[in-house]
Amino acid sequence: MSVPSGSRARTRQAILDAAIEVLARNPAASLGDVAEAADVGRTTLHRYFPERGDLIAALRAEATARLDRAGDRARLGEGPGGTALVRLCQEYFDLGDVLSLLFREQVEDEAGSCDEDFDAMVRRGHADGSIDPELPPVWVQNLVWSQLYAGWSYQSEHGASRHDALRLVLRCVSGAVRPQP
Amino acid sequence: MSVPSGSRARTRQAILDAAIEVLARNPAASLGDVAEAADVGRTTLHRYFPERGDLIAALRAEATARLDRAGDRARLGEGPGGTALVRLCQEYFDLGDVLSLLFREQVEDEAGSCDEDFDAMVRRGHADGSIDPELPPVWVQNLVWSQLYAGWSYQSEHGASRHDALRLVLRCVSGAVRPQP
DNA sequence: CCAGAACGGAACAGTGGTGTTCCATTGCGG
DNA sequence: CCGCAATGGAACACCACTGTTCCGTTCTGG
Repeated sequence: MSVPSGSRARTRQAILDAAIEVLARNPAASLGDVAEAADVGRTTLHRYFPERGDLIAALRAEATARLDRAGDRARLGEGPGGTALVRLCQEYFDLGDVLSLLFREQVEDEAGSCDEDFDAMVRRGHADGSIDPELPPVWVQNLVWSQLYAGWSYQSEHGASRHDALRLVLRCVSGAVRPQP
Repeated sequence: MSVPSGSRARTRQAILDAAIEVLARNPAASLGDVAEAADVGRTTLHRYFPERGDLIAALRAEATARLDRAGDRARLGEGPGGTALVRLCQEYFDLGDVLSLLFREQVEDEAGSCDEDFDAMVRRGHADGSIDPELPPVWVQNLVWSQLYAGWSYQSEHGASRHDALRLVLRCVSGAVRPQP
């Protein structure tokens, strides 16, 4: 069972990866497009994800899993709030397609309810003076997401390098949340 | 000709308004949905816009027209670059659905090629010290759009008042472009 | 009041995506 | 080498949207 599981898990992951890439660029892409991008027959895709909803559910799970791992790496609990926020942006930035996929699919799970750790981080920033107290945590979350999306599109549509895009994102995010004189 | 034109123009506008509202929330909405929102039979819609492409073309024209008017009202040529930028954000903010429609449809016409007046405004800001010289005009444009989208979604998804959303947008945009100490 | 414009509804064929079934082929472990 | 798992391709019915035609109804100006 574990032997075929190796093969099964591999193709399943290939389908998910392809789906992330394809659906990030065009949320209305057909399953045929996804299958083709995954180098897999449409039949095989249906074998793993019987309905379209099953695929996007798995996609959502995969995306939030990556998101959580990125959140862990950012160590939101350490250092000043503003510094932790910048670390989080760095980690999120590398999620690439996953980012815009979640952004376009309007994932309220993460963006709406505002993660607990994120909330605590922003409030800590309010207290230690590294984040403007007038900015609610939810707003900061919105801010981060839209900035990351801007950076992503700056990269993909204006041929900017990853380094430049990331630099601009971090600069503008930190500038936006910094308390005003 | 001008007499029926009164009725025709009115219906046409009603369809366009409804299309903006519906397609802003769901770019994949059917023409039936648009017609229903416009209180118009699907037949009538096809009478004004034979194909879907005709509708979105007219939509694009309508949107850019409103965008241009907003740009004129902002008087991009007056005052410091940073101040003019804030004025532009205020004007754009009130475009509401048009904004997110253009944002989601990836209108490169305006967002990509970077309007000439906008470009001049940013460069003036670079010179007069109100906009960080490290931020390219195209990036500032991306920044503005993503911030406005954030403000729009903050309004519609978190029940924030127009006033609060606008205030946060302006605060964060001006903070993001301000030269860093 | 009357003629023409504007409109709405029904019906139709065409299209593309979807989900399913069946069968042939490939690959890998026992 | 054999058998099972995994896959790919073809064919199929189904469905929603689209674009079109036709006809009856309503509105409006002359």
